[in-house]
Amino acid sequence: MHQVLFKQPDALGYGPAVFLKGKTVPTPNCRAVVPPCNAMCVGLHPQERSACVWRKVLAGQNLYQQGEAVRFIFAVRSGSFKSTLTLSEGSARICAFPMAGDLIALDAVGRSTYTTTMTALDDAHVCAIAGVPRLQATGQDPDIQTRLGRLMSDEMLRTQKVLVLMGKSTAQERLGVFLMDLSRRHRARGFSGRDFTLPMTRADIGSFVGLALETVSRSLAGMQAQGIIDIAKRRVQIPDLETFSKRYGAWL
Amino acid sequence: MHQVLFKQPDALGYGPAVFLKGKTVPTPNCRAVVPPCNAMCVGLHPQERSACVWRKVLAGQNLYQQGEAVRFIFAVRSGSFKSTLTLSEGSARICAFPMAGDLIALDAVGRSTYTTTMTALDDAHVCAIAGVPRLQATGQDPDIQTRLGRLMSDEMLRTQKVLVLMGKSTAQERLGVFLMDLSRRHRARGFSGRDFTLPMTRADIGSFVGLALETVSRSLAGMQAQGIIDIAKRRVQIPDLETFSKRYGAWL
DNA sequence: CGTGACGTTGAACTTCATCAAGTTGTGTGG
DNA sequence: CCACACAACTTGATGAAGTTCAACGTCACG
Repeated sequence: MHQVLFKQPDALGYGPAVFLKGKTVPTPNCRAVVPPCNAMCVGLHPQERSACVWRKVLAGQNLYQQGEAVRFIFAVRSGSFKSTLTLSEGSARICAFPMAGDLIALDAVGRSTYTTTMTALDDAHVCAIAGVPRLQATGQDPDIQTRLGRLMSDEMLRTQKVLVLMGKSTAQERLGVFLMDLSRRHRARGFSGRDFTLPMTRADIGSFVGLALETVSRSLAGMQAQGIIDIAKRRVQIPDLETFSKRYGAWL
Repeated sequence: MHQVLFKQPDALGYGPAVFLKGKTVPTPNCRAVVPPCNAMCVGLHPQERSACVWRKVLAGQNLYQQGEAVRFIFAVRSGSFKSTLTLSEGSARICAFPMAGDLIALDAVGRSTYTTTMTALDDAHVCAIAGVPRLQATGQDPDIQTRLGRLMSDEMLRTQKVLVLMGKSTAQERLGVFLMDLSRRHRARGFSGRDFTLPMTRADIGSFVGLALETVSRSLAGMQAQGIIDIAKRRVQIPDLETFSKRYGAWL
């Protein structure tokens, strides 16, 4: 028996796809339009939609791996991911946590192999877009290239901001900004910005913000004690989003 | 009286431009071809060369500022720069040290304002390229777009690697990798990889690798004491580049 | 020769990483 | 349904690494 788990909000710009337990039923007129959430807006044209392929990724599975040949760029339709960069030296680090509405593998544009490994944190659905990796899916439309350039530029800026954050700021500040970012992205997607669930482990968070997992745990507990947030396991609540935003929003 | 200061090595792919003291004399058949140094290779076509404008930037001057309207992308022909990102929150950080042969303002593609401030560390010469910021300077050539995508991708990867470096590694390791990077880039440009001069201050280095300037000073002194490098003020020498490369090269 | 920017060095302090032990929660197999 | 194993999370104690503040040295330039 199929139980309706949730319905993608229209705010996302997705078609009215309904996700069922254990089975996915994409609606017939599935538009491959990624919404303007988080500045993500590709807007593929009719003739390009055919290049899109649905794909399901189970939690823990890799959508693609570092070094693998680039064939697609992906739009996340549900679930969330982590992208890990591993250096030949051995150390690794999580560079991003893409979620529904984000375009991923943007750093593979113009490249023959993926530079990071993309792992699903939840069971997820993606839309694979062929052709774009070499900027050839454009037809005669120069507009999409402008937008793709903008998207890549956004991604560069995002990474650079993380870099600034890493430089000077305490553990608690880093986590505050991290949560602020998640909150904003949730809200941009039509969900609550003051009550959400973390899809990743403390270790993942630590890798992303550059802290040991114990420090993540302690700092979150500290913010809890100060009444700034309310956290239990992976459920996060922000009582006073106004103040929270004033304190950590300026970093983004 | 004009004294020839230096001649750009042909390895750079530049035309035989000769730089004179106080006055610049670009050769007539100035090709706007940025060499494949540091994976930088735009290779503008004849009809696009006309879009290039020479420009001189004195040490300490800003080529462009964060928030300013985007009009050009630039190719560095001589000198070196630092790009600084300042957050509305107040803290700033140096995100890159472009040098001759590098393409800069790549993160402005598809964007209306520059996201960083680009300051000259030396007296420098750049070549301003119009049109590219919106990917319109392409004519019918899709190839340049592929390469531009690749260049942006390279830039993203570079920043991400810095991110990994920041996460886990000691002060000395960070500085080692930083010097290794500079060494490689110098060598790729036809200069010595074991003897070069830093164009930036200790504070700049610290901002880039995420350390206090005193720590930079101390750590460099430490490497000096260990015989790994030989540093006096801004002159750096690496006696055993082989070992040095084995130790720090894997990060890049 | 003074002034200012850059660089070095020292000492006290702070923060976070690390190691270690314990807790909670979930899924698996008997 | 219970017991076990495993993963994620928490909490405490300790130490190392880097920041900060401060003083001093050095070099270039007017």
